[in-house]
Amino acid sequence: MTEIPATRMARATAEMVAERANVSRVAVSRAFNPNASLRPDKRELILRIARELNYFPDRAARTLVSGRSHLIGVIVPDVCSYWESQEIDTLTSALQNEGFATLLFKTRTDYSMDEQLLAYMRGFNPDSVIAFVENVKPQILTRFLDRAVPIYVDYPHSGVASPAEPGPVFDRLNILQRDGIEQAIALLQGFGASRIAYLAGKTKSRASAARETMLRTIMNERGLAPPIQMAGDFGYEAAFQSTIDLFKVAGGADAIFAANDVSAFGALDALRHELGLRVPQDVSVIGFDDIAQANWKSYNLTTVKFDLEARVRALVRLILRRLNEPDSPGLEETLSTRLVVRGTVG
Amino acid sequence: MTEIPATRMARATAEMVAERANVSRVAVSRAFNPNASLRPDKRELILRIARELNYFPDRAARTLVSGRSHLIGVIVPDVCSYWESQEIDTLTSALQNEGFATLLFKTRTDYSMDEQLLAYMRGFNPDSVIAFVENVKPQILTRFLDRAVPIYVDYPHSGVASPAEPGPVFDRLNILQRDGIEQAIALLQGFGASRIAYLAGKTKSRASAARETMLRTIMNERGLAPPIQMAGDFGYEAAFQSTIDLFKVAGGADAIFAANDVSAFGALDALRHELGLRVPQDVSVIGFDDIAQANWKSYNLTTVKFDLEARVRALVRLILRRLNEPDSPGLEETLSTRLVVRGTVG
DNA sequence: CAGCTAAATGAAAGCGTGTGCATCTTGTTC
DNA sequence: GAACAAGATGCACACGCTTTCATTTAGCTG
Repeated sequence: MTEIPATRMARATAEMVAERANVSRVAVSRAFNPNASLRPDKRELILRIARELNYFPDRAARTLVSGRSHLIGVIVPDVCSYWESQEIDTLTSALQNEGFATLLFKTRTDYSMDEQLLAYMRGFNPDSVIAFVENVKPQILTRFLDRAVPIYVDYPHSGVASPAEPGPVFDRLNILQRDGIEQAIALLQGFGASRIAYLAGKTKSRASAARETMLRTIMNERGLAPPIQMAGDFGYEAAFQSTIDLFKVAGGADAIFAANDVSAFGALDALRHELGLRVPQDVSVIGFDDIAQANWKSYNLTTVKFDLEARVRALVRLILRRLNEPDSPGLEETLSTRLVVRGTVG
Repeated sequence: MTEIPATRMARATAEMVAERANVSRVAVSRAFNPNASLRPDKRELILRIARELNYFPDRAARTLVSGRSHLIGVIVPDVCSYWESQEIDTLTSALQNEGFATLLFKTRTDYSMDEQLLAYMRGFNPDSVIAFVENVKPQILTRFLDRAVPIYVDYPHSGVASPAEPGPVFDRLNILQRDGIEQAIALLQGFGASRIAYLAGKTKSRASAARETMLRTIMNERGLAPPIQMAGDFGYEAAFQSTIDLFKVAGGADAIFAANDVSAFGALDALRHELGLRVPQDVSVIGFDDIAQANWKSYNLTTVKFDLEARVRALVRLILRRLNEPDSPGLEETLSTRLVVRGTVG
């Protein structure tokens, strides 16, 4: 629950600190900038008095003159999505450690992003923006975020298109999906599964497409029939219904590979509580992400882990490097995946 | 998944708009302030040109001169907690509609809040702060948030202390827990439950204490024995373990009333998957909050609904009123609860 | 101690906006 | 048409800080 202080703040200024320390206002400014040259004892004195007066440099003024707000905008359709909430959580900690703060905005839940929101957000002067939205139109970006350097999430060797080479500068976050998915298929194959279904995410999701294509490739390499298609949208309800359809209308399957963990939960619940099937005895289920709930006893889900902390670290590294080197060519970070074996395959 | 544009922004200023519209810079400023007097056709022209140039007033400059940042700080120990993530989600939408933005900070997960974080946060000039933290020390508040007007979350008629009357000004959010809890007990009693356990939240949580005291009062009124005590911390794992203890070490119970939904999930999973009991045939379970997952088939939880949207609306109303009337005496909002019947009681 | 370099310092010029005040324009009334 | 009120307009300053730039001081070498 919550305690909530609402407040207006009456703050000390650099002027007051300077007066009390018998130095110039400029010295105070320098005391808070580690790179500025200032006699060490003087700096110490200033910082002590600043602490006494509870002084911190005003970000608004600092932003105005330096052009840096130390705010990172985060645009998200739905804070409650489990994966996204965990990413926001980790990201906020990481940014906080680097002297930044998270500025949160909501967009429509259909994963689109409109001009109005971008204009609104831009008014707050974020130094950088992270959008949990796929398929953003480039013209929207360039219209509102002049000089933007996008980070492109790429899935190498997945069959899903990489960004065109002769284009504007962009940074790149590579996600290697093969390891985790291959381990998953090997496990399923080891238990004799042959009819394997892929429970997709949103139709236009590149992440889901990349997972599916990689899955198809690996299954083909291993002599398995192509995956059975199941519609989904990364959500619980759609997965629940889609699983019922698979078994009542289509011919069922030995295993379901879901585009994310929440989908896998929907499939599990449909199998157990609606279709009366046993998991893993009758059907195996594998998820993707390894969110905290995957470890809850009700689900105890075998899933492809996509290391959240590593991902956030990579993201923050990319953002900070780009802020420091605005003109350098495309930066790059790479992440991998691996299978976490629990109780839904067997 | 994500697409991420990182950016520095080259923006139009009021000066440029003024020049292009053949008006003074002041006129541009007034065009964006609905209360300022400006000829309507002139305003229209300016706004049109502003849109062409993609101009918006710079918040940093505006903040500097007006003292209003339009940022609302939100301090939270754990963004992923389901209830809190839903509240942040709803809150962000509501603030966005009012021209504000959410500035997110993380504190330690032990629900404490330290001076360092407050000082850091204050540097960003939030107009107001919402802390999802209980038991904040008043001296910390007054040290960093001079002129703060806290919002006190009160549980009237619950037996848990209301704020001392002769103190500083504060606003108040009243939460009437009786309705929902009374309906829940009536339902349990109707099914013949007599041994009812209370699965508590964090030890020092006023919310949990208020729920427990209210529960005890109502059970007493209705001639039931006092609730059996179960330790918990609002989390899944603790609830899971505590439920096992209740049945393996202590003498079990007919029903478990949990301090929140996530605890109820832990109890449910322990009952079904670890203890081999049937819910609701052998044991009933009731939660508190009605988060989205409570409606998932695996849980299908009967729970006391605490209307999130109503709560957020009340919160935002309090904050905005307080910002507009800094000197008015204590403001007040009141919320109620009610039972949502699903499948875990019977 | 002279002569040099490097570090330390303060004055002043902004950064982009809102607002009080004085001035000018418009519209209304007799 | 004159007199007045009300509204529209622009100047200049303020907000709190960072950053040149020119100047002073300290540190070092021979």
